[in-house]
Amino acid sequence: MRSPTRVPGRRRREILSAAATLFAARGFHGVSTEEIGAAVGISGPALYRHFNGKESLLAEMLLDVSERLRGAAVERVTRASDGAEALDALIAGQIEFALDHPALITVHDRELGNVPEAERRRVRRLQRLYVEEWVTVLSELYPAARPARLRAATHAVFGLLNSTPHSAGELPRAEMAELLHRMARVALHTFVNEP
Amino acid sequence: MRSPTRVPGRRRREILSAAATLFAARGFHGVSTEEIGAAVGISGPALYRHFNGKESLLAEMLLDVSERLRGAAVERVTRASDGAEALDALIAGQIEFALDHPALITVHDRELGNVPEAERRRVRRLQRLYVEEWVTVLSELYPAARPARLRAATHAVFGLLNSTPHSAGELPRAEMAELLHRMARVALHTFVNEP
DNA sequence: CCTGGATGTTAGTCAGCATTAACGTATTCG
DNA sequence: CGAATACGTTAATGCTGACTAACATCCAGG
Repeated sequence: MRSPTRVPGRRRREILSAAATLFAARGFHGVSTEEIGAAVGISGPALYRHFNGKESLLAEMLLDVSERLRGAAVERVTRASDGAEALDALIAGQIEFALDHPALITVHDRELGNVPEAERRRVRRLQRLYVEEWVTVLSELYPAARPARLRAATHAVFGLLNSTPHSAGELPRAEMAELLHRMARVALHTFVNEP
Repeated sequence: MRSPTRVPGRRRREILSAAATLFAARGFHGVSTEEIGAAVGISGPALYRHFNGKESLLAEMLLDVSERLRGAAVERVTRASDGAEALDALIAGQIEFALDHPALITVHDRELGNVPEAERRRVRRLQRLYVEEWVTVLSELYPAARPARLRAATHAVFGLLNSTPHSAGELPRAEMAELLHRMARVALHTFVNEP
């Protein structure tokens, strides 16, 4: 019988999760490997049984986030039957992720600069693809809008949706999700009046 | 005659400005005092002629930002003749600051955790007052909305407006300002339909 | 002129921290 | 069994980096 303590990758995930919280709170360089280990009940150097180093840990974390965001986006857009529905699905997906994993969201848009060059490129690529997913959907809805403007609007809406970690606890989750969704939707609809 | 090189506080401001850029790029702990000094043409320890230490430098930086944001907000609101105008003034003020000082905006909402306790409290207080400035104006426009909801919406709009550093260069400044203003305005108007 | 303050410089010093070494223990599997 | 594999542990090690010391320089004002 497979003992519950013998699930492979379990420790890895624990570490990634604990590290995310710590990085979000005090920044990559503000957290020591010792502390990360302590957060999961092991001690500093033991991390090296699971990762090649602190930077690799961060890299894997950001890579995973970018992949999940983008993967979910592609899936949701595919499932949608028209542009408006696709946009709502994108908004809902981003909100869900941000509310479920505030620390990951925080780290994802703060610590890219500390990821080693090779992985940084891959993360950037995934981020770009994620943005393009939004831009494509928006283009369909507002064909007259220039892509640069759509990209800027998309980044702005990310800022809006990712503000969640800053206002944590102000509202119950469902209401927060509803409020953010509504704000994001109307903000993007501003294009009907483009000058 | 007052020589232009003998303006007191000049060096201080140069240092603060250079440090802001560096902190924004690589985080407080990711930048050394040596680098900060080098950025203004002096060397590491010379910083201690101007600041008590790295943390004091950060503290002064954040204190200054919070004070400027809040001061400008109070002034603009006072000048406005009705609620709608006041809200537009607040939005415009935040956009102007974010476009003028992207590095300060970035550091301001990332590095509070690295400010020493005493100053951290003062910064938080100023931030709270700034938010309340927005909430007060919004309450006047939408008296039926609960304050918690208005606060959450305000934080969300800050996220939207402060996204500027992420999408730098996508659009010319004037267009960016106009786009952000419009998005923020309609996002906040979502309250007319509160469920 | 010469003294004090403002502003720098270069050499420590000392702690923190990522990473490596050397060394267990237990579980799995041949 | 016994050896490999997975996971940990505690001691180095070596570097980086904040901060201090000791020592200029420059200039304004008495």
